[in-house]
Amino acid sequence: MSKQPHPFAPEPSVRLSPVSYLVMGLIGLRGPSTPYQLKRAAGRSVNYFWPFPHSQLYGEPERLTAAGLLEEEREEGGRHRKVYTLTKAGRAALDSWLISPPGEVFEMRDMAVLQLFFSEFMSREALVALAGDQVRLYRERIAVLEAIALHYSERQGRRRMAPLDLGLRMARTCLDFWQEVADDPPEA
Amino acid sequence: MSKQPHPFAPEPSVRLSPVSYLVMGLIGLRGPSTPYQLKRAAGRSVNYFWPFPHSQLYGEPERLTAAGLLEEEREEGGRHRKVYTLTKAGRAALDSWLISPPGEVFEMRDMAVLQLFFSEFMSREALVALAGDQVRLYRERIAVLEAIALHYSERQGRRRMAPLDLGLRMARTCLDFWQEVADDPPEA
DNA sequence: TTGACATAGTCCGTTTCGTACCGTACTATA
DNA sequence: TATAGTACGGTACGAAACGGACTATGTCAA
Repeated sequence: MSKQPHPFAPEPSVRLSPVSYLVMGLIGLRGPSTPYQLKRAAGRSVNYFWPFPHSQLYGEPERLTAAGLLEEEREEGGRHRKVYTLTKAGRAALDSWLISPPGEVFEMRDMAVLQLFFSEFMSREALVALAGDQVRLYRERIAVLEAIALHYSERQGRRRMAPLDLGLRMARTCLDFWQEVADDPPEA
Repeated sequence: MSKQPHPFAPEPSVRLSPVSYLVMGLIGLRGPSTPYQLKRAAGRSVNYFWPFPHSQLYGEPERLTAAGLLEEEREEGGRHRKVYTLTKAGRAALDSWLISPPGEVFEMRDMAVLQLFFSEFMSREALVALAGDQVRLYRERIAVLEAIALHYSERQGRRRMAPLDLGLRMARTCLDFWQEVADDPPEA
């Protein structure tokens, strides 16, 4: 078996990360967009199940442009904004990613749960306080998510709303959990 | 207000990351441990709500030792294993972290949900396939978590088991969600 | 005309990731 | 008692991601 890349291989294979697809996907949904627009759009949606620093929304589209997956257009005027559009190749990459297996189950990171895990070294009161804080935070988050859901539910298709729904369910699961901890703190 | 650090400030303040506390906490729970033991212990517990590459379990304890929070002891023999123990200072750092607010609510990252969000560009069949895969994966994970829970439930205190319980609930929430998607795939 | 504020984008040092790789010990088999 | 296979234990290092401070631009209003 030859290990040489095929001489007519389609793409010089830039490494496409989840954020790459996220960017292409967002542009696919919204049409031509500037990084800042992407940032705002992500903040209300995709950031809830794929967080990342906004600075990536400036670098990543450049890489994708270099790879021929996006097209860049400079805007006139003082603001040197750049508008990115999905190319044929970009759309194709997106489509083929979409039908590829996503792999592992979700990852979560939660400081509060970390503390709970080590809570043997914590007084009962401290534990209750921790749980109480979490209950408050989850109530807030749930309110935010519900507001978003309400605001977008007519405008958006059911598919795009589904992740939000999952986010809500997750948050409610956590809320219930911490509520129980607060009400009946487990002994060490 | 002076911005100078207090001349007798207790620690030269190494930056303590979540993984730092995780390491100290694990050593606190298990007693003196080698990085490899930590790795194995983490794999069955704390990795479910705070994933990280195992290579950090070799570097991090060194940093913490330099900061006086751990103590390092070389083992005899061919294997140059190092056993780490919590110092007084380490225990104090751990305790004070435990009673400090954990901050933001949990973060999750999920490729499958990302794909779902962009599933407008996906056929109904592809969506059903995706959901079916997820259902399978979550069933597996739930089985694993249940096995762990069963295996450790007598040996461990209720507090240490609680995060596992949350993990299970989360997984069940996801399972239900994807099950519904599979059974009744939303239209775009 | 200035100054307060929201908008938009950049930069860059630090952490974290991820994984390929390298020794060491143990076991089974002949 | 060679040897080969495999699990164990650890290291190294380039590539990404992070994240926050900083710059600059537009806008409205006093």
